[in-house]
Amino acid sequence: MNERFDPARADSHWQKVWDEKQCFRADDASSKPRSYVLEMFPYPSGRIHIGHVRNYTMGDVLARYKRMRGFEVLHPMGWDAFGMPAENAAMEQGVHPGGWTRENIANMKAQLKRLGFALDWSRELATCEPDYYGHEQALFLDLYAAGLVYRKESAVNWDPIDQTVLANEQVIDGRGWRSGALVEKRKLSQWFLKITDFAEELLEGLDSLDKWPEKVRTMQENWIGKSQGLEFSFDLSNGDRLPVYTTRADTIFGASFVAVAADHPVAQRAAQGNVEAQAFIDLCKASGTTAAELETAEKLGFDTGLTAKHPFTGADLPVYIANFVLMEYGTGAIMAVPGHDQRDFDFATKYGLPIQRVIAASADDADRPFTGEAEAGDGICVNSGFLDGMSVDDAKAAVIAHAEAGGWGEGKTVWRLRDWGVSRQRYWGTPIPFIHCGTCGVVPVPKAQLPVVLPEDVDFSVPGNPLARHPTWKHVDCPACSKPAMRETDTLDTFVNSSWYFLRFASQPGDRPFDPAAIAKWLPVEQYIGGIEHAILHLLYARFWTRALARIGMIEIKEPFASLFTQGMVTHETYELEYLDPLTGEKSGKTTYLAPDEIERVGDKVYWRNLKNERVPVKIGRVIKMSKSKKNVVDPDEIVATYGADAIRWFMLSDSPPERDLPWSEAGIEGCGRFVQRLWRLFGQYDAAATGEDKALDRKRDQTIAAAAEDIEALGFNKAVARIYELTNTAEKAAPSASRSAAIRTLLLLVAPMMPHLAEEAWQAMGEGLVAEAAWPPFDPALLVEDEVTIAIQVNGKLRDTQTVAKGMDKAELEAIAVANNKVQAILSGAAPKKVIVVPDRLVNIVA
RNA sequence: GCGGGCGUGGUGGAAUUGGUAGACGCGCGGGAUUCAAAAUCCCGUUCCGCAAGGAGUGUGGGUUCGAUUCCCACCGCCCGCACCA
Repeated sequence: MNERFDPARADSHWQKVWDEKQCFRADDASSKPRSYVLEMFPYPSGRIHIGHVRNYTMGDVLARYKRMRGFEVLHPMGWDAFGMPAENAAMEQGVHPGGWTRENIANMKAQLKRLGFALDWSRELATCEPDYYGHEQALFLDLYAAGLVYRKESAVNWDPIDQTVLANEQVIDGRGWRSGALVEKRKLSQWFLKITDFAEELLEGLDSLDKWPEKVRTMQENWIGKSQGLEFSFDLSNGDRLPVYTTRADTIFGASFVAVAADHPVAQRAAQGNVEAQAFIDLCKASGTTAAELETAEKLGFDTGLTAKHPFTGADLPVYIANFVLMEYGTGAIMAVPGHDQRDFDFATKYGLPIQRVIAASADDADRPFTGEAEAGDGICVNSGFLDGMSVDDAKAAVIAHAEAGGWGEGKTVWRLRDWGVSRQRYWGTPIPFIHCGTCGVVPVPKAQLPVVLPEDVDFSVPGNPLARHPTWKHVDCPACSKPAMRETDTLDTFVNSSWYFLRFASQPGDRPFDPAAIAKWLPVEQYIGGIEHAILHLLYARFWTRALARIGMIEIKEPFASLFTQGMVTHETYELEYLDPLTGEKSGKTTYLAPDEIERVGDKVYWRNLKNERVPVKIGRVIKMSKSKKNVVDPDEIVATYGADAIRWFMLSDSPPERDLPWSEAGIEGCGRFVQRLWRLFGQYDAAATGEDKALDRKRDQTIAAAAEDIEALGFNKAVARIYELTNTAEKAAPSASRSAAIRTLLLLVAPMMPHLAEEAWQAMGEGLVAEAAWPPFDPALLVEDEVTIAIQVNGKLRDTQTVAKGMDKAELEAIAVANNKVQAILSGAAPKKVIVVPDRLVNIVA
């Protein structure tokens, strides 16, 4: 064996061998138990970043481990290839989105290959290719036929200069990111998927997802937002009726005003002939569209002059148009109870409206003033007529019963979840397969004519949607009446692409989206791994899409991902250089960020060399998510070139628990590189002919096998790594013996999923075949149990001594040993213990 | 603003889920080897204290024989908020 392990040679050699032997191709016909391991597929931005490396390394370790445990493993990879960055590149660099995307895919695929992932590349797919999105169009038509697709008017961010719809992230302080124009809200007729039809099942289905993180289930539950409340109508002073929805019917006696959304019909009518009202509505439209912006914005309102009759007190409540009321939720109108809702409180304070207490801790507390904020908590009703003294829950029921008996309102379930708007007024997406005909209306494209292919000849030099202004593409004959008609020029949200790709991986027939038999074999995904940022949208949409396909009988499964793991981000420290004022040479207060390869480390200080080759001190900034704008990025390719694929893979798995953030460090990756070499030297000491037994080492070996398996299955890679270090330390120090050779061989198999190149190289040197085809080492359960344990001896809960005893010693014996202990005797000084607590094999606590 | 999460030595973290806090890694200090360096190996490394001993898991309270773990309040940081993926 060579002195040093040479990753540059070994990595590419073994990657070639795995490719040639098709080691990681999933066999659909296999009789082995199956395992589908999937990581969220990447957007082909151009380069793999460290976050991808972390994500795919975790999946790879699990996939390789499962193979060693005798499973037929499906571990595929593809590309989430539609989306805005390709169009931005087209506008900024004059390249075609398709060419740009495909080139990025080629580059990133080469990068992934250099990391040695055990992927089945024969199933690779890219969502931007017609043989993917054509099937998506077919599925969309199936959902349309099932009544799950419809059109309605919906507001978008409109940039009047660029003549385009902007994504929320493209709107900065109310202005278009490129044009700087004030963004307007504009209503467009758009396509929607009826996810709300599935609200109840998506909510209930969460209970069955016991291998999902609790936090993700809670977030989805809150997102779906089932609420029970009261819907009732106010009689308005102009004779109209105004329906409102409230979840706090118990606080109805505290209602001091009524508020409607800016786009509510009542607001629209109020604006007719009223310049000020119209101005206020325009102001609301000009503000941000996101929920976060609406809720953090100052509460503003406009008094319509109308009043609403309170159903119990008969009081006339003013009706406001308010910027914090959402048209999409409930009825778009609310009864406002300032005492017990913070938004209403802020509003009432600003406009001098009454704030009445109707919930208090007790009846004595009924007139306690508020201390600057609303009290949304529990209590009993006060100042509330017939509700006085009731609990919040009882009062809710009583008001609803009263309303239903009186015929002026009813109990109602309302969902926060809204239907999914899938229309995008963009080129680089799946064309929506519909045709608009002057005679027949909206007509689906016949399936035989699919795919509706994106035209390649598009022009990004002028503003607007290139698909809509393409000279010929949209002009077609109506499939129904053959008269000239127009194609739909909206494309589908890219979340649709990622809502079924995991089904397409199981089989890729040319004539249909998937083969149900293959889905029955492989799905659900046994382990899905990706970022927490997808906790709600992607994962909820994929769940919905799966259920929708199940409902129309295309597949059997209802939940796509049996187990979910959300990994943390990769972070890095930032380097901030303060600009000096060019005139005075003084610090200017402005800073710029430096990249890791622009700085120089001396001890724990960091410097930058200026043009005169002088060292300028650099401030080490916060450790944050790697991002180009902060320049705290490292390129995986450079790391692989310097340290090898195994070192970076090992770094990704070491130290930080996978669900938490992983701080990148130069020292850390160097340590990983050293460990690869250290293992190589140890593997070189393997001696098949060694004899002699080392019982302690045998025990350590088998304990490590069992623990590492448990850790990997729970995705606790950092713990598995720590165990492997321990066994390495022990094996290195042990004298040569058959046991030591067995430990070394075991160690090689344990690291095989994590450092596959090193493992192959050493396995070959030991005269074996491919470690990619090797089995996980067996262990003897009898060896796992220690026969001696060290117990703690405490007095009043404080550790005073420890003692090694036989495992399983009974309570009386342990107590006797502890009481007789010198240190215990010294503290007791003759007194008898008040109480003794004995936990066998753990501790004895003496209460003095 | 609303929803979700996290907080342990210089540093990343571990702790059979209420039972010996700091496993293992990084860094640092000392030593060996070397003409020298790199690499490698050995020893040490929570804090205060010469020691005996004491303190200690973001802060403040509580429950318990015993709390990193459970409860309450607060502080700080992170993620999501429906057209980024």
